[in-house]
Amino acid sequence: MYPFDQCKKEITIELQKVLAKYHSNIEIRVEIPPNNMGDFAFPCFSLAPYAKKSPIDLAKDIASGISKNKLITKIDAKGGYVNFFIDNTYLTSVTLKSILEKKDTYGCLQKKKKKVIIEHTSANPNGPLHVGRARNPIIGDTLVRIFKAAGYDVESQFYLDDMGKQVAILAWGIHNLDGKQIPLSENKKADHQKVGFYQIANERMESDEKVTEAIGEIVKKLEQGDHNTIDMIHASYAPVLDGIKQSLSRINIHIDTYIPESAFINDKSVDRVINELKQTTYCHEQDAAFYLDMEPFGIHGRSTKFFFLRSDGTTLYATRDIAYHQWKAHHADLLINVLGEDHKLESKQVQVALELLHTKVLPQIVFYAFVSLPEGKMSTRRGRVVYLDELIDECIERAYEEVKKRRASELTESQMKKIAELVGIGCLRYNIIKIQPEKDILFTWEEALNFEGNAIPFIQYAHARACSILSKTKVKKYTYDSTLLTHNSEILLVKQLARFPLVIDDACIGCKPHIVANYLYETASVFNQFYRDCPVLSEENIILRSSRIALVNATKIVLHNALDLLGISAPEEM
RNA sequence: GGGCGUGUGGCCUAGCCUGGAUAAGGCACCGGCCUUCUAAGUCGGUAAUCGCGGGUUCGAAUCCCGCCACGUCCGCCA
Repeated sequence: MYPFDQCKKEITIELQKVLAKYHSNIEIRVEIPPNNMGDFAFPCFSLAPYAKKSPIDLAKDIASGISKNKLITKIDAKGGYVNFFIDNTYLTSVTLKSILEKKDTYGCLQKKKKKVIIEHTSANPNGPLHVGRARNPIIGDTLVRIFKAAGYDVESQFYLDDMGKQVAILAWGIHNLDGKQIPLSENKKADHQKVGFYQIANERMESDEKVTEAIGEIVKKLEQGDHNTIDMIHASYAPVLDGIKQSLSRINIHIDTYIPESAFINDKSVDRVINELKQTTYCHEQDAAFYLDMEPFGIHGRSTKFFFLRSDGTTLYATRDIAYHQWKAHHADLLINVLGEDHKLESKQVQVALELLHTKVLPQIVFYAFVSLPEGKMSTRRGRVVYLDELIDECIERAYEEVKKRRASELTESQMKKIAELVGIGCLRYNIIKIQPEKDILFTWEEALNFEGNAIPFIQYAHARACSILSKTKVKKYTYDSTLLTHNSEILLVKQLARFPLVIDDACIGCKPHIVANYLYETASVFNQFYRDCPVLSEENIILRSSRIALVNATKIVLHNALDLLGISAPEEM
């Protein structure tokens, strides 16, 4: 158990003893008060009626009923709150011990012995990832890291559309369009080279019904299992998918498993889904096509029909998605999907179908709002996009300029290039993850390349400062005397470091990756205050000096671990 | 028309789930701090009817209802 949990538990036990006489069944919830009012607080407002006292008097009563011990040094009643002060020496001692012992695993929670599948990205392999879609892998990958730290066995999955209309359009374009008609991309990666075929094929489809038919024919053959068509489609999208993987890899994202939609056609599980859905009382037929009526499930609007089988007998994306989710439910205890907000209805339809089919595990969905451009929503089809590769390059370029401006005389070219890479990638991931998913983002280059204030260089710089101090000491083993770390900046820093495990728990429970970003920023900020107030290397008291070194090392560990949760590197110098 | 989400100083964001003690940061702007561990830092200042209107409550940015604005969806697309 981590120090903060221990304190909280201890206080709750003490409170339980004192509160027993009021016979209320109110849950004892201890909260963290605003600055300088203690470390934990118990609000007396909801208990006051049971005690037949004013909250202010009740707080005084409770405060006088609890005795101090080695952990609680002061109990204060103030305005209806009982405020608890934790012994700083004790907290410092146990916190530093915990961090220095656990190192890379500090913050990680107890193993849960539960498997979670996190599905994210799942982009159609018809072109490069763009910045709108980039929110998906970044949120997804950060959740993967958070859930791992929270003690889950995690597998990340990319649901690969190798059956639908989108890949069929791409394949048709590649086989029927003259390469000379395709606008050239400067980027040599296959995804950038092929996307033009997709775009032009889309235009042709809109103006020419024969093209629409040809593409429909491809989709139908795919579903019938025609080997030539399957091979042709695979050959068309495989290089594009490869390009997508390369882009992901540049921003430290690796996806464990790619699950093709076709798998659920081939193993007939989609057929089973169709048969079972047909048996439900909500199923209706219309011109040989089948749908579920969604009206009874609270879905209203212009159409409440959820079609799962076309009149030509082929399935739809959502139908295959149901089969996929049933399969996932068999392989995990917890399912999480990261989806764009445009998938809300489809996701609800799938959810209803899964319930009708008595699926054991239903997915928990993290929806994110779109990243749009000042001129409107990003669209691959219309070519109105900022590609992820483009943004990665710009971020690194910008970071390089900044390093050069500051360190050109001290560092070699390759050192500067290396730092620019770490800062640039971090900048990209941080600027996206620091905003809660449901908030929409208007993409501007100025914001995306933000290096000031609440941005990654601030945090990485704090880490580099810590490393710089440590590199100038010859300490092998970190010894400390926690009674000497009494400066307010030292105490605030220790408390901040002690909070880290709670942050992981919160971020995991709420699927809220942005709170890790907030925590990192605060931690870097508190460390900078310590850096200002408490000189380390020039401290003459040898024991205080080594205690501060231990604190710096602990901070370095926490910053590193928290950055790692966001998939961002912690440079040792910058 | 209906569903879902968002609305917090000039701009961007946290807090909302689980109501509580002076609404917290960043950018921009103004004024300080480098003979001391990298100033990508730090200290101070100006700046908010928490979209609008009701309600619940001792107490509402937070919960409930209505309205407005923006986003998104309501395809035998994915």
